[in-house]
Formats: sequence, structure tokens, C-alpha cells
Amino acid sequence: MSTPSPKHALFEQFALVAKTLGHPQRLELIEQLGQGPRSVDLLAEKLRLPIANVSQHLQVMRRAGLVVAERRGKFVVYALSGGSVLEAVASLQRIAKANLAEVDKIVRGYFDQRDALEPISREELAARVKDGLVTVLDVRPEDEYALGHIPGAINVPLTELERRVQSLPQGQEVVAYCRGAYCVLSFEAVDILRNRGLAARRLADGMPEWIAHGLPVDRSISLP
Amino acid sequence: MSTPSPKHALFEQFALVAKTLGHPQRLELIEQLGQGPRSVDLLAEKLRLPIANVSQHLQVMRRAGLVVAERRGKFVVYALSGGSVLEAVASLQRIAKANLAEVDKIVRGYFDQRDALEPISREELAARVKDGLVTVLDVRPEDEYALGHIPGAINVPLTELERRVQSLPQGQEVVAYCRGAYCVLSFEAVDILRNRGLAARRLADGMPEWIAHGLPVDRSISLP
DNA sequence: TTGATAATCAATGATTTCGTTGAATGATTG
DNA sequence: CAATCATTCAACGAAATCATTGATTATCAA
Repeated sequence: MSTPSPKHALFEQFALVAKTLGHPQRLELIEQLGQGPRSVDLLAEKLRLPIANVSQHLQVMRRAGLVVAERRGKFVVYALSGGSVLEAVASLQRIAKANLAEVDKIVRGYFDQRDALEPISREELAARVKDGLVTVLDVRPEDEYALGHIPGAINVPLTELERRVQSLPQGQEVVAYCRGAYCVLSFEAVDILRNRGLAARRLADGMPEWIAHGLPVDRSISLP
Repeated sequence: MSTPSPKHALFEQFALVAKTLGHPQRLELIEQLGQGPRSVDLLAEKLRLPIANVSQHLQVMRRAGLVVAERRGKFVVYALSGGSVLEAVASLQRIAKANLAEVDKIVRGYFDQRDALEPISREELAARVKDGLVTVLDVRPEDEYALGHIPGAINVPLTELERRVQSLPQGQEVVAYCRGAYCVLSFEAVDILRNRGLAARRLADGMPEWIAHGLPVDRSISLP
């Protein structure tokens, strides 16, 4: 048919959004943007991809309404177009986790036993932070920490954790978090900490979800 | 790299789910399955697509964890794998509506043209019925119709509408109603009728409200 | 057993998407 | 203005996806 029915035209648009989400590196870009607006430059460096490639991906995502771009001087800063994007990704993860044996296999094969204990929920952590009962550990790289973190969180990037583990408060439970529910950094951090005998747990999700639920964010830099 | 990092392997899985959602006809299949489990046969008929094609799509969706299949006698019945699937689709729609100008254009062009965006009110309908200006269409299942309907309304359950659409009075505007303001049947009925070129509108609410406001109810059975 | 119906499989060519390359644009700095 | 940096554009071949076709398997009924 030359003129598709409006209904199909709409489905076409919805499919465009989904199709655009259907690429691992674009999902990784979204994970990064979930923590805040970023330049093409920085994203390319984070993902270790050619700048041109990242630029292409971002433009595809812009055309699909997933991100918005704003020129700021020399840079073009991209940001998520809205909260629905992270919601969509969260749904994808839920579907995959619940129905794809492969996901279980990956998670179990690589992270199992590192996560023997239940992860701690946002609400629980927020409450304990108020009571000063836990040490909150942000294991993302320094620059991501600087752009916003959970108040009171200590930043020890995963790469330095082993070296600096003894500088952490000893008697307390440690809760590690990073970029999101499937960010591997916090898994690895908990593993390291447990091996050193600390009571360590993992936040069930990460920074973007913390922000999305309106919990307080500290944008100042506090050196550990 | 020979062995992709577990992180990348996970993103690969999430992307698979999204990629699978990224096809208009698969989204339409999900819309159908959102109403309940269906056989390949029936889905193919609904979408007016070759059975082999629908079967392929369903299998792709099964591999991506979106649907599950169960053989029931001669038939294979597919169903959504869980609620997250509809959540994901809802997010897609929200993203598209909020950020894609194209969607606005389609919706506007679609509804404006026929002055049908506005549902018709109870009072207006009651007046027009008296003048015999409209065909009133009850798209609920037969048993619900039998228990009470708007006088003069013709019962054509949504499931049969497509088949019986040509038996409706042709020159007149059609007003469809069903169970209530948010009952989807009347939306779909209007959609079907418009695709067939009829001037169709939707009653703002449904039968319960009609009764509640003391308007006349016909409890006899009139075969169309 | 045979025939009919429902669904899947296998294979093909057409179309789309992807990553890379190198050149072009836009904006700031010297 | 020239030099530089950040980003985008254009174009290419490689790879993946799609719809279609015809053959094949599974189940039921006669």
C-alpha cells in the first residue's frame, strides 16, 4: 500500500525507538548518559570507541528521540531526552533477566558467589545513611563521582580499591554502588571487600535510579 | 577479543530484547497478545500476514524472551512472557510521543481530519439516536449485550467486527461504545471502522455510565 | 492408514544496518 | 587570520535482517 494506515505509521515510530535501543553500545551510551549529560568526546573515551562511531550512534539516538543534543562552546553535550528512556531500559533488563537463560548464565558464571547476599535497596540504604550505620562506597571513576554522588559516599575507584581498602572505616558494613543494576563495578568491589574480611553488600541499582527517585545528590568533591 | 567481557555479554542480551521489539509487526503481535494467548493461525489472520512470516516473528520473540509458546493440540498458543513486556512497550510509546514530531503529526492528521478525536457525549448521542442520525454500535461480547444495551444499538462484538463491517448501514456516522470510559474495545472498533473508511466516533464512556444517568436501556435481544 | 490442518524449517535475494575512512564544518584560541 | 580541537558528513564494503517460497514435521480426524 502506498499510504500505510495511521496505526501502522505509529507502530513504525514505536519500532524505531526500540530498534535504536537494540544495540549494545548504544545501551552503554545510555548507561553513561543516565549519570548526566556528556560530550561526544568523553563518551568515546569511556567506551573506547572511535569518536566518529560514537557520534553516529548519538545521532541515530537523537533521531529516535532517545537523547537531545546541545552545543556548548566547542562541545556538543548529549543528554537523555527523559526519564522514560531509563524506564525502557529497565524493562528490557527485567525481561532479559526473567526469560533469557543466557543472562542467568552470565551473571552466575561471572558474578556468582560475589553476590551471595541480597543487594540492599535504595530505601534501606537511604535510611541507614541517615543513621550513619554504613560506609557508602562509590566505585565509579573519579570523574563520574565528581559529577554527582550519594551524599557521604566515599569515592574509591575500583582500580584503586585493593590498594586503599584498609583506609576504609573498619567496623561498619560497606555498601558499594556504581552506574546501575547491571554495572559490574559494584559486583567486583563487593568481591574484593569480602575477600578482605569486610561486611560488604551491593546497592541493588545505581546512581541514575537514585537520581530518578529524587533522593539527595551531592555534587561537591570530597576527597576521601 | 575472543572472550567478550561479561559486561558486554550482558548488554548484548539486553540489546537482543530491544532489537526484537524493533519491528512494527512484532509490536502489533504484542498488542494482540496483550489481550490474551493466541494461536499462530489467529494472529496471522488478525495481522493479515502469511502464517510463515508470523511464525518466524513469534520464534524470534520467543528466543528474545518476549513470548512463550505452548502446544495445545493442533495449535501452538503464544502468550506474553510477563508484564514487563507491556511495560517496555509503554515506555517506547511514551518516548516516541514525547520526542518524535512525526508521532504528533500522525495523531493529528489521523484524528483531526475526521473530527473524531473528541468522543461524543452521552447527551449528544441520546439526542442523535432520537433523530435516527447515527448507527449505535455495541462492541461488547454477546452475553454482555444481552444483559442490557442502548436502545437501537447493534451488537457486533469486536472479534466479529472486521468480518461484519460491510453489513452496517453505510451512509451514517457510527458511534461505538463498550464497557466504560477506558474500555479499549471501542477504541479498537473506531480504529477498524476508520480503516474501512467509515465515519466512526466513540462514546465518551460506556454502558455503566449510561445506566447510572437514568438513560433508557433495552434488555431485549435484537438480532442484527 | 490416509488426508487435512497447524506450524516450522531451510534457503534465497532484497534491503538495511554497521563500522571505518578521510574529508568537511563549527567554534575557540593564539 | 591561521591553527587547533570537537564534531559531523559522505561513502564504502561487510554483515545482519527481512519476506517469500516451497518442503517438512506434528497432530487430529476420517
